[in-house]
Amino acid sequence: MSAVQKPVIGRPPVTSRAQIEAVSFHLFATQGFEETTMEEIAAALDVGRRTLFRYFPSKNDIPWGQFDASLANFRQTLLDQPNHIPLFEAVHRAMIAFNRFDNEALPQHRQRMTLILRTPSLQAHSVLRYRQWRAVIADYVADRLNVPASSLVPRMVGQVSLAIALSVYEQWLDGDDRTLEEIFNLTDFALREYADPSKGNR
Amino acid sequence: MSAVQKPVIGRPPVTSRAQIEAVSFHLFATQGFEETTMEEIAAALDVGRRTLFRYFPSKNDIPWGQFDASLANFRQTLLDQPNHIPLFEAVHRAMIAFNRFDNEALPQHRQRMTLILRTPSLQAHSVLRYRQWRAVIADYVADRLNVPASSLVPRMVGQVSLAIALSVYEQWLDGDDRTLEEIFNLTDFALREYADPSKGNR
DNA sequence: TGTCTTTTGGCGCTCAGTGCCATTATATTA
DNA sequence: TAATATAATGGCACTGAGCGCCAAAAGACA
Repeated sequence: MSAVQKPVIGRPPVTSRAQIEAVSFHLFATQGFEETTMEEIAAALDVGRRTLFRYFPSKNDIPWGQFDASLANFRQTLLDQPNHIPLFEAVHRAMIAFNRFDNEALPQHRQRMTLILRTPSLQAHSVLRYRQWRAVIADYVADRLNVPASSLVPRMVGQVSLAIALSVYEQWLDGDDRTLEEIFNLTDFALREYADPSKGNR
Repeated sequence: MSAVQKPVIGRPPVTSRAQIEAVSFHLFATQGFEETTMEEIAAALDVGRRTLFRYFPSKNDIPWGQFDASLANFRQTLLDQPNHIPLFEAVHRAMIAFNRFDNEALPQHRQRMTLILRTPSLQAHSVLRYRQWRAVIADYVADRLNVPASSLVPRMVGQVSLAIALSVYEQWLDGDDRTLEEIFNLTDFALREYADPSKGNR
């Protein structure tokens, strides 16, 4: 597990993803996402606009921060689930673990999710990120069921899990005072009630 | 049920949504969505670029055609479901009805959905359309359960139903030779299996 | 023929995103 | 100390979506 070797030759970077993220968040929070131009962010960082696009492929990617990296954790968390618990339960637990944050990190996380889930342009872009997240689930499910990840059940579980997570976050951002974990529990319970065939005819 | 009264005074339109859609589809099919500029579409129609934006708010909206109008049907289809069948079943039936197409209309529909579901820019934009679709479901569920449409269960059912529909279309476009209805049945069955609490501990 | 109404479409602008490439800042080597 | 290799920088110019503004066009009707 070697750390990424940063090159010792060549001109050193003048900024970093973290710094860009911090400055951008500040601007987004004060004047809004759509109202903040890449030009302004570059100016605030005293960096060329062109340079920003080397750190983030698009403006829409800035709010996502370390999402890509945390997907690896998510994958591992799923693999860590014991095989003897039901699939639904394993996914449920992994989702909760993935969405657990320290109390100090929570306000920041809330702000990030508000930005992503309430800004139309970011909502749209987020689909492309969610795809990776769903793929992690689909891969796990495919593994457990010994079927291709592109088959019906793995994909359906990926889509449905995302649906659950989005429902949870909508509820959370809407002012529900419960913790994310509690809302996850509620939502998964509600899904089971909703889908329970024994509750109705046919 | 009065038809939309088209004004008899003023300059008559030089084109129509339907015509723009037809010409655009042809261009999208031959050279791809991203590779087709609004300029080209305008030229093909012999119309000003500016005019296109009066018929469609964005390039991304062109492939959606009559989606908005068909949402009204979807709402009605849900309301037409008998109240005595379980919620899950009612939503299931309405989704199938909403996605029933004549055999002649199917190839066109497949092409449209391929475009929407496989073009990154359209995938992203589609979220904004799905929101309306989910709202129709959430409203119906809220009505049946007598709770606010913004509460947990209606929203969760909206999200999960969308998840199901997307799974179905992915499977369909992936080459599954079954009909959309058959795949809907399969997918809903798989969801019930997945979520069934009696299948596992806890 | 003139007036009223509505659509059209050209013009000019903003902003995201991209290819190109000379410049800059550092470490290493001679 | 000076030359060199390397990698990041950032300016420039371009494309394409989208939008505000407004004069011109095209019919209906009096």
